[in-house]
Amino acid sequence: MARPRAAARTVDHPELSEVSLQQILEALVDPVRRGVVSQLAGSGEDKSCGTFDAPVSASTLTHHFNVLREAGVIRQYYVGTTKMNALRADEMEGRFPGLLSSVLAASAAEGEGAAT
Amino acid sequence: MARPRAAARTVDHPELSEVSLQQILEALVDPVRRGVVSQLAGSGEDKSCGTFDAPVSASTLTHHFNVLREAGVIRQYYVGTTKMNALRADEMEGRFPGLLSSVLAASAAEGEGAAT
DNA sequence: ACCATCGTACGACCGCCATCGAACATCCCG
DNA sequence: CGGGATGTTCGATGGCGGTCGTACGATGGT
Repeated sequence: MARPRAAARTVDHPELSEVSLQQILEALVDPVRRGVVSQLAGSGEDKSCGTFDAPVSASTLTHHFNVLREAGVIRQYYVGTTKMNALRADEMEGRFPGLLSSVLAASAAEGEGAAT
Repeated sequence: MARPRAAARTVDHPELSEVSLQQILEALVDPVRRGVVSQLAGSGEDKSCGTFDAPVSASTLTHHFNVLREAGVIRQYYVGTTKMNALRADEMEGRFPGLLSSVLAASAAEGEGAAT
């Protein structure tokens, strides 16, 4: 029957031009979220929600992903039942040059969870 | 009698090596504080507490200065009855390269209060 | 068809932080 | 020695955000 299927669950993302510095800083100020971003940057690949190392419950982690997505820091998309996360590094760089990269470098320099 | 006088009121500051990224981000995430830092960077000179443009009461502003000082972002010293504020930009740059400057650039790009 | 997996939605809770006003301290200037 | 200016301290308050558990929804495999 090849049902249209609504193209699986979709997620929408803000244009980077629409997010404020305030939003981005608020997103990056939380240690858990910064850990997520570090792990994402460190792995170099998209990661599913379940593969992150974080000291919080799953529902809390969902909340953090939402904040990061709404701040334009990550992009999310479904692959079957799992949800993938990608860093919008290039776009961030275009919007606020050096911001994300310096925070990531600082995180790494302090040895925040960027492992594997 | 030339009393020792405790060398006027003194203020102590953390070594930049002792402040965490978390502290600095928390300091910079508040719009009022970011406004202060922007104005300080924009003026190019040290400014006394009273010369800042901020939408809060004086006592609240004192609080913000304390947070900035304890995060190592500014250095404060008394000159008579006024308290001066200086940006510790070079030291910040040494501790977390690019961080402060990218935030300042981002602020300026958004047109946050960097006037005069 | 069923079940296990993966993530979400919802409501509740709690602690922290920005904020304020009022009283106080310190200093300079006549 | 006042008096005015500049900040600070203190306690109270209010709101927002991070956290959790539980119940639910969607998907893919067997």
